[in-house]
Amino acid sequence: MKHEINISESEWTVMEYLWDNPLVTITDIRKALSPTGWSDSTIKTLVRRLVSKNAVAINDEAAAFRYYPLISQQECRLKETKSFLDRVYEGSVSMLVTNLAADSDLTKKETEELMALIEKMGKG
Amino acid sequence: MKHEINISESEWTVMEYLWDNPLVTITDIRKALSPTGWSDSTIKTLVRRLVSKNAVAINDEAAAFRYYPLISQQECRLKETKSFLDRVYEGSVSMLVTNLAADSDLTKKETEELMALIEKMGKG
DNA sequence: CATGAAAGGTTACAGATGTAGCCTGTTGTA
DNA sequence: TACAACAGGCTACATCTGTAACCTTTCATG
Repeated sequence: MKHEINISESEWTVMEYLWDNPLVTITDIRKALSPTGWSDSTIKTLVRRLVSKNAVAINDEAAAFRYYPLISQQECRLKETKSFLDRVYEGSVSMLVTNLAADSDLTKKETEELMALIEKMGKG
Repeated sequence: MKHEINISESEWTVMEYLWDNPLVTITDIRKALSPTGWSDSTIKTLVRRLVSKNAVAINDEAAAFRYYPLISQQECRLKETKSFLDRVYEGSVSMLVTNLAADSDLTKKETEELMALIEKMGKG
């Protein structure tokens, strides 16, 4: 029954915060996102849009409204990953991984992480 | 000196074709994209926008204009991959790979491809 | 040669997105 | 108690995106 939920880039920033901190007030969100430089209004608009997309809900039992995510980060990540894979790599995971490994822009740390992960998986 | 080039999803479809077939005419593009069901106008609009974004150029030495990509697929893929990683996985490759491996929606074929690749890389 | 099919150019229009202001009511604090 | 600060609600507006129509010119073919 749930339609497609598309979360834009800016909205994603809000979601990240809500996933880590469910049930926060607008003030909390504003404070957390202050590094973005977005105005108060902008943040309120983003939250409002997320609510209207059913990605976020409001709990108004307390004095101040509290916002919390309706969809999980895992769910969103998988959805985004799928659409990204289809769009950019014709759905091919191996092409993506090959590209990731070949990308010289990866930091040493990232490369190490990847190799460690791969090794662990190879043994599993 | 080149600014950000952002290629939308529909535009990406056109680019895919141009990467595989540089220097084609509009007619070629129209025919190749006919499975999309897009109208003639829509395809022309997409190509025009890509030209104005400097993602595609026109070669008018021949009788009919011929279009060809100005940016490589590799370049675009890396750019998209980076922004995707940053946006969805906080830039962490290992998190992405973990997620890919854990995603039960992957087809058996994809999983096999991934494992084969990982194995090969592990040995390298 | 006339005519139809496309090319190339221009315009349109709704929805999504980034970004933000205004207004009104509430509340903590001087 | 009066006022600043912020919540919530509404409006705005430019850009991007998806999708397409219309017009004029050109070219191939009957």
